[in-house]
Amino acid sequence: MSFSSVDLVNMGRDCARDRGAVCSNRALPAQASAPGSHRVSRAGPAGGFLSCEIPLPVAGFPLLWRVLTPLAMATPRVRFAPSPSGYLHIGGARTALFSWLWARGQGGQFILRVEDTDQERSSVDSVAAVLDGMKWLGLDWDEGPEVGGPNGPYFQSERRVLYREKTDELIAKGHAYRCYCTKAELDAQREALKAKDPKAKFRYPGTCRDRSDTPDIPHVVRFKVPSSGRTEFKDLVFGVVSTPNDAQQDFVIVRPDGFPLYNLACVVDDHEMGITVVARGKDHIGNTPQQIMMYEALGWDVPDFAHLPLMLSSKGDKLSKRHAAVGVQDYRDRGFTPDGVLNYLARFGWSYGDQEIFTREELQKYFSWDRVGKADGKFDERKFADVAFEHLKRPELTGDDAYIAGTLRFLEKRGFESPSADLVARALSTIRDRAKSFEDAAWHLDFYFRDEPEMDAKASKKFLKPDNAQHLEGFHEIVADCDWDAEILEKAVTDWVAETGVKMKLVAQPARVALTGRSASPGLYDVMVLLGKERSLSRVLAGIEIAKQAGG
RNA sequence: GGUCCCAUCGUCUAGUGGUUAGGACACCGGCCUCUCACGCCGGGAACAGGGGUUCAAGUCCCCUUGGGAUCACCA
Repeated sequence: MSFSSVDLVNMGRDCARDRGAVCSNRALPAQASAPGSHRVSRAGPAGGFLSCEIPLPVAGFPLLWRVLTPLAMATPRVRFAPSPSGYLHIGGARTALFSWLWARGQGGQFILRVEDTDQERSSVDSVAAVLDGMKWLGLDWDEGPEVGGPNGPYFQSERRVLYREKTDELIAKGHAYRCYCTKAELDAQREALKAKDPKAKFRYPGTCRDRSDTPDIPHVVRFKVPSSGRTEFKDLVFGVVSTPNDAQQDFVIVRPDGFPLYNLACVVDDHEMGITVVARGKDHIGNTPQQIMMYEALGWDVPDFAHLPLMLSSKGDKLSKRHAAVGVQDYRDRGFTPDGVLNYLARFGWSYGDQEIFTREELQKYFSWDRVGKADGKFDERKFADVAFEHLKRPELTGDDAYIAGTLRFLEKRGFESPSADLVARALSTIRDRAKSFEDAAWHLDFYFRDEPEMDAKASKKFLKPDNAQHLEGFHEIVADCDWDAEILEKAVTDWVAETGVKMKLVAQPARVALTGRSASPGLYDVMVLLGKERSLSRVLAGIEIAKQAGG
């Protein structure tokens, strides 16, 4: 079979466009195309291109594989593999979410694995923080820390024996070798090159590549990268990605202290844990070829890869702590709901027609890789706030009990001891479409929990002034005679205002400030009912005093 | 610099050759109104540029430009 270059290019495109079709066909194993979707070619550029033919005969090449595939593998095993950094990054949370959605939506498994091979960066606390973030978001895992599972341990630092075995195998097969060059030596060479030619890019010169003796002195282990050909794979999001092998150098897979590096540990674990879909940030797309080389060298099936476009700051650079909240814990601490956060995250790089608001069940049902976009995006605080708010507004998204519990937490934070859940419950309907977060909700309810409202100076100055004192007195007189019911109060006040010809505003605003200490609040009569007759009347009286004394 | 990737309103996006280019956030008007919100109605706002292919291109191809990622004994 031969193709013109145009044909080949077109075929590659077809591959890319088919990515969704393969995945969304539930009758097939989700990764039906996996075995044919990658190839390491060592025959030069032309051979590399030819591998484009592989994804096409879906019914051909993968047939044998399908027959041999255990039924259980028809559903995906997706992992999230964070490194413990002290908090769950919002971008990492999105990767976790997409992975989790795919696993849950397809009836597969979601595996959590901690990549703590870098001892300097990990600690018990930082692992706990990541786990906390996952738990708060409700991204539960079937295998991993705390829950265990048949493929444990789920901490890379506890799997060193395994990496050692595979490294030995790689060396025995001639795919890896010991390198005795020290970091200091290499750095010196790097410097020397830089001095000679500032623009030159240093590459490991292959000093130990063909060394025949293997003395037992400190060394790293390097993977022997093929010097020609191309490595390519079919990404679930990006389609076919093809890289020349000579763009790689013999990369280190084991450090002198015996600890594996990311690429090795990742490949060994993903294989040993039976992972079928590797989803991660697009910043990993560059070492995917290296990993595929290792899969091939070890004779293993290559999983599907799904690289996610990056979540950037509003300015377009890397989203870091400097740009407000990057840890999911921050969102919890600011009083948002996990579902609201998840909803925003889901819509970031993924879409489902014009729908903006989703329940987590809908997310599971609708999610698929072919609806994931390719372009990086900028985090938008305001859009996030809106999505989060939408979740707070709708009782079907945030139930009354959850709302009350969330608000109580923040009332306590404001210093109120065991605030009344009953009062919050009764006030709920008046704050649902006002509070942007539970923290905000607690602020809105603040004045109910104090003996005296905290008086806003501006509001007081503007409305509690001598001119309004008589209006407030009239108001007091009218409501004092009423049964304490919102409708009755409203009618009484409205009628009185109509009779006397006083502007409603001149009554309502001073009354509001007297009752709440603020110039903005939920409806006056609702507030009065929740406050109770006694407290309402005394606050109005107090307001009258303030008004009389103001300016005089 | 090499390699890889990306490109529709300010932002998140719909769009798979034929659309008045749709939605959401934000913004600007208006309505509602005891304030603030909510809600409702309306408005401005985008296919980076240039070549092809085609009867027809935001959609396919190429180039340019712009942006990003990555080139570690980090992950």
